[in-house]
Amino acid sequence: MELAEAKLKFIEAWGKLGSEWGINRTMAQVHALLLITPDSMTTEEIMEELSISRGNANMTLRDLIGWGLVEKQHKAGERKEYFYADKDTWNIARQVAKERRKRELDPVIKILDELSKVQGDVKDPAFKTFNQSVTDINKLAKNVDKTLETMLKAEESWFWGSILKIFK
Amino acid sequence: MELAEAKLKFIEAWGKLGSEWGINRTMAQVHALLLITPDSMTTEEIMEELSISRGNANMTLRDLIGWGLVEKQHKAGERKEYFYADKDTWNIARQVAKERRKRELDPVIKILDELSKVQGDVKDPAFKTFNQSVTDINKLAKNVDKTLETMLKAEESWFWGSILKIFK
DNA sequence: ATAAACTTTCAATACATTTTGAAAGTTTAA
DNA sequence: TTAAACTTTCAAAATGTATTGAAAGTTTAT
Repeated sequence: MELAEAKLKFIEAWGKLGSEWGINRTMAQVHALLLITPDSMTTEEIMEELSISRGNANMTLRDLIGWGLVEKQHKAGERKEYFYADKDTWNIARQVAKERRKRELDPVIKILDELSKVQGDVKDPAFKTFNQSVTDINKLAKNVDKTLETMLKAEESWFWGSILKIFK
Repeated sequence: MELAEAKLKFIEAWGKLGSEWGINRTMAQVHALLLITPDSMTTEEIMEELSISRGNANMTLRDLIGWGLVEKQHKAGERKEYFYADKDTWNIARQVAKERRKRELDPVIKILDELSKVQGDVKDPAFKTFNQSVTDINKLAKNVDKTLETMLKAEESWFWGSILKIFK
């Protein structure tokens, strides 16, 4: 396989995976492109390479910056802004975990905490089942939360070393 | 909060979380409804409760069965089909992990394996960066894969016990 | 064989999200 | 200050996804 073809495949695969996990396809693709590009890129280059409009490129890049996955760079004597993606996979994984925890897991845990407190007749099967399910999901969510928190603090080698050691 | 209100909140929250993670909102809502309902439900009841059409209810229920989250039940002397959701949270988490692994992670790992093999000029920064990123992501994906595999085999208490023990 | 009870299908429609591109806004250099 | 270089905005258009509901299909009882 040619490098050019391989790049396209990678961008496509990353875009698809992203969209299956609730991340805008274009955003995942721009990120993929930046990941496999050694130097930082301009908006123009990204537009060109992925055949997307200026507006789309601009918004997507801002989103990626908001996710902490991409940073703006300035080159001396140049007006243009350059965009660069951190290529450390562990940093990327942590950053995504961090943002999704904040944006999605935290709010859900808050609601589950509230719903766990709802009182009712213990003899009522409807109440019993509701309460049991909510309580159980809440516990699971909190375990996931704790695991993520540890992951955020950890070094990659330590984290996977510990996790994989379990599996012996 | 009233039980009725709490139920609605739970269904809404579950639906939202689902859609943020690439799962059809209605599907998550139907699952939520079945989770907090002690007995199995008919298509009619689900349609009624969530104000959705017959076609939608039918397709959604079949999807949920495909995900292994819901099962059909038959009651003696009745023609109607009843639907029931397993309420064991750990089973649910495992089932979802299992399906997403099969549907999304496995295909991506296959592509990454291919892309890892692409040959090129080691002096070429474009190739070097491509290769490095693909290789690193492949390693991460395989670690996740192994972790999921262990999770699928494990008992809940053992799994979380082991994971959470790491964090001392 | 017929009809009632129930389930499934799918083309049409509604809804939601993404993308475009031109206009407005901003910054810089001279 | 002007104009060129560049970035941002956002209403409109395009695209993608979910939902409806009536018709077709299936099963069961008689």
